[in-house]
Amino acid sequence: MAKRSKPEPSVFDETCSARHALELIAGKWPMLILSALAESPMRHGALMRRVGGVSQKMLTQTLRDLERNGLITRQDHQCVPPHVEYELSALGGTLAGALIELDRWAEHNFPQLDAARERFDAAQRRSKRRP
Amino acid sequence: MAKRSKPEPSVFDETCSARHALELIAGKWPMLILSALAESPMRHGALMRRVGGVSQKMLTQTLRDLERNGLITRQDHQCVPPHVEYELSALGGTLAGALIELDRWAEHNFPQLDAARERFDAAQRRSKRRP
DNA sequence: CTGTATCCTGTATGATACTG
DNA sequence: CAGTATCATACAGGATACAG
Repeated sequence: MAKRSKPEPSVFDETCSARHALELIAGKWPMLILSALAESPMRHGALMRRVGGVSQKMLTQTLRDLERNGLITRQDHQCVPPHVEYELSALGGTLAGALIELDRWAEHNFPQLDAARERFDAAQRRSKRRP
Repeated sequence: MAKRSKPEPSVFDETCSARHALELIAGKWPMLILSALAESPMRHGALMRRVGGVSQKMLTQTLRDLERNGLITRQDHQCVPPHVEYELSALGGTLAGALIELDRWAEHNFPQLDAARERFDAAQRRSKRRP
């Protein structure tokens, strides 16, 4: 045998696909879009309104990537005007829980982050003035 | 009063600091570094070894940013050779739980992601050959 | 050992206009 | 409404050399 130890899939191993999985949601929009779809299936336009600041391009691009990886499904009703609905897949649903927890953490703790940042920057300025 | 409705901090609001909080950990390295420190406090070198593929530059840079936002603390023992230890702050500790859940999700589900990606790409190729 | 300073490249992201 | 195409830019990320 070439390798002895068990593969032990780990996100800390850069050659492991688990790392890719994490990088899939490491961008600026995937977490938000998945969280939005966790509330309810939505159309392109509705997502645009729900996720503040996302451009049409990034929304489409991110949705494609999530669909490609099986986290969401795309229902094209093939009518005119177009009606396309996105929703979490079963696999995506298993992710949503952890993601929503992150959202809640952010919404609950951002004041502490802001305060810490301010303290840090103030300390920086002090030491820069007296080098 | 200018505004009527409650502020309702939400990650979906691009003007809310909660969004910044989320973007703090949206990069390629913050989640991994925080997860590593959740296992145990570590020195710069140990982190380099633990987090596969991280460069010295990105490690230092990310550690600074996490320290700035109060998620980790930096203990410089002021000796030579240098000995600097990083560890999760109380605030960082509250994040670690959600992060580790994400890691576990990635390590558990990446095969399904890989499979979905392969299916999607195969379907793409089929429709490209017959447009 | 820990960290800084450059230089350099690709990707992510964004603004805008156009199509079915 | 949903999506594509194009152009432009900022920034993340990596390689390397050097410093305290």
